[in-house]
Amino acid sequence: MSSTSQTEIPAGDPTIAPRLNNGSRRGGARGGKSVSLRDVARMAKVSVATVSMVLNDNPRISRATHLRVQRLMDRMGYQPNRLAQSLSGRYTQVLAVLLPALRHAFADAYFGELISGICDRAGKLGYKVMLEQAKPEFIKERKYIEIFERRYVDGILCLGTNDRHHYLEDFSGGKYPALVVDNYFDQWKLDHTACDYQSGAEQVMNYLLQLGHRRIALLTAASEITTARAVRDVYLQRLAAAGVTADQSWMEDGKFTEDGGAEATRLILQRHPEVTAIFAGNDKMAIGALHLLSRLGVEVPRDISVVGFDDLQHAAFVTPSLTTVHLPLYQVGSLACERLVERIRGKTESVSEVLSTHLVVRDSTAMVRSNEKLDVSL
Amino acid sequence: MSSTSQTEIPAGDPTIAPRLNNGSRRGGARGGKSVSLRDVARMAKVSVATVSMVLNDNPRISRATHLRVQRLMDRMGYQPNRLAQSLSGRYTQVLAVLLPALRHAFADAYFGELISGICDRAGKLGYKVMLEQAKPEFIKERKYIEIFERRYVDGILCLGTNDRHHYLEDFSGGKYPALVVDNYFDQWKLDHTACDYQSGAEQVMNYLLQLGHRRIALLTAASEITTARAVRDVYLQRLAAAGVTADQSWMEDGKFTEDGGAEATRLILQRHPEVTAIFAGNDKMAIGALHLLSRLGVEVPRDISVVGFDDLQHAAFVTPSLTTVHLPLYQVGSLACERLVERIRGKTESVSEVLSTHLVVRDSTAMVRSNEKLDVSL
DNA sequence: CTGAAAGCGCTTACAG
DNA sequence: CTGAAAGCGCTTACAG
Repeated sequence: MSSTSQTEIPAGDPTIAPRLNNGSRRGGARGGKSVSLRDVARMAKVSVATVSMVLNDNPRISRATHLRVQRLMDRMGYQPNRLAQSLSGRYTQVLAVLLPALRHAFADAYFGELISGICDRAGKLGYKVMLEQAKPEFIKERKYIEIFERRYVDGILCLGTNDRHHYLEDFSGGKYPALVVDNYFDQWKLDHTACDYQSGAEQVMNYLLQLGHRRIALLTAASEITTARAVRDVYLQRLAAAGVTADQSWMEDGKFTEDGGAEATRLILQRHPEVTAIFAGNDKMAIGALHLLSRLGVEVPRDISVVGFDDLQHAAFVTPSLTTVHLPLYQVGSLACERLVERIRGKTESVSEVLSTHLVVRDSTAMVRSNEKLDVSL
Repeated sequence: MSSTSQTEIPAGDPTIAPRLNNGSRRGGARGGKSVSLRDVARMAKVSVATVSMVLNDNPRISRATHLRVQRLMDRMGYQPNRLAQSLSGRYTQVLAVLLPALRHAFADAYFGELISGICDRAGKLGYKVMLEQAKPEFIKERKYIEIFERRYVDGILCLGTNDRHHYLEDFSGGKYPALVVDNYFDQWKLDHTACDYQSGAEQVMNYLLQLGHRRIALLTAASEITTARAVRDVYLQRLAAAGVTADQSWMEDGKFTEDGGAEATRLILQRHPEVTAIFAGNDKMAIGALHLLSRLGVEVPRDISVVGFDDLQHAAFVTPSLTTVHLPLYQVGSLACERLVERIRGKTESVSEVLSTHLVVRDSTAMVRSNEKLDVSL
């Protein structure tokens, strides 16, 4: 029924009593009384029920009628009013994407890639995407439920979640279709799709150990994020397996930001000038580390190797270009959208999908070189 | 009426005939027949009209009734169904944000900052934000009109536009509220809010000329963008005023990407190894240039100065950190949202607002040093 | 295979 | 100041 032919057809048949209250205060574009189901029905000399069923490809309508009405709808440029459709029907055909309340959440390439995948898939599935931010008020006033109750959306995709987001528990009942994107929770039963952080971390550690590094620092982020814990666990295990015991002093919270990464690097260098490699839990922290090291005159990768995690567009263009773990964020977003829509449409199996990651070796890593401590003033 | 008290109140009064067809196939959360206006009216022993008017703060309702009904709505946890509200009313309270169909549009910090400003302001004004991408199909099938006709949105904010986007002309009539964000058009009468690109470019050129640079290259982007043309015009004028005539060979299209910026830089260096400064039309191209120069062993800023445009979060963390023009993108987005909503609510003055920009000097620029041509093999 | 009617949950003239 | 009623534009039992 959607057609590009925009042939203008007079909407009303003057021999029929005009509708009351036409177009003055209500509906759509100002003054432009648009074609309604009823108009089509009148023209086609069938009931509105029939037109509705044609619209919805109901097989009960004969091929002949279907075709005739279909054609008329196209000719008249009929566009179903989706408010009426949703009010009568079950679905809004809209999904919410919930972003964390970070200052630069929208400008963050990590979220951007996820959203990109979500939007593309949503479009293909006939869904619109609505943006929400998890501001304190949004959580406290339970607006994440309100958007369902007030019929804004059929489902919600939660990005940038962590263990302190207790409101997520409200979604575990399945009453309001929701899906956690690129994270997962053991404490709550929630659908999710995520990148394989564990395997990514293993690849990084294997690689660094192979290059001879043993004094490896970890820029992690708040341990209230399951995926971040997974990375830390692998880091500790692999070091232990290599006969190295790294205590807390080798790790620092870099808050997932450039500044945080730089600051964390500074703290670690103070404690451990003998560090030869830095493993950052995301690219932004790694870039912050690179930036600080460059200011300190520490040469990467000659003096210290740096590895990131995400493989954002940007990682290839810093100097030196960043060795990092590629995360299939676009795909995770796309899959999340797909699974959420299935859930909305009634599928009941819980979803827990993990997409594989791989290491991208660039110029910020090299064989361990010296055993001498760095001589930098911090 | 929105309240955090979630006291559960039995929805139906069993002494009153139950509504037909309750909750089975329709409306909101599965099975959870939610409280409707009618339920509130019944409980309050007033008409639905009265409850509706209380909801909309209609002054015709007495203070006493207003308070009583208000309190009841809170107690019953009433949430108006916004599909019904919009179907009966004039507005959807939703805005569309239209992004260009670039692969990484969502992951782009430039758009992200704009969207951030838009979303924050929209939330404050009681609007939801819906994401759309200007894919070929979206334009060809006039879906940018469909979202109005089908009552998805009340207005649209267009980002990343250019002169070839002829569909924008459809918005010049004012029938469908629209606003161009961070660009403007002389050929079409369109509302817009934008950064002051001209002043930004002037500041860059003044600064570079002051540093003694005369052989300045410009990484521009497609000249089909008004703001990009403004930058180019300033570049040419200022050079001319300094007695330098720069022909086309000093400019190159860097497509607003890192790769494009790197490639454009390469081409210009081939033609003009004597270049001492590169002025890039956005930060991404500047970063691409930095990356290439570093690979070529050209030292920035000693050998060549590089200036960007945008001041994305990221610009401070490349090495060397980027001198660039700060664009108030968050504010431009926020203002755009505000103005669009005014227009939706009936304001008719055309809007054309420009927010000022300023140069941020970092480490990628320095006094011109030598007159010797660079000796690099390209 | 098709139609007449009720319903979705609101808003707003129109009466009183 | 308040209520009864029509209407927004659809969908879906229920009849035939």
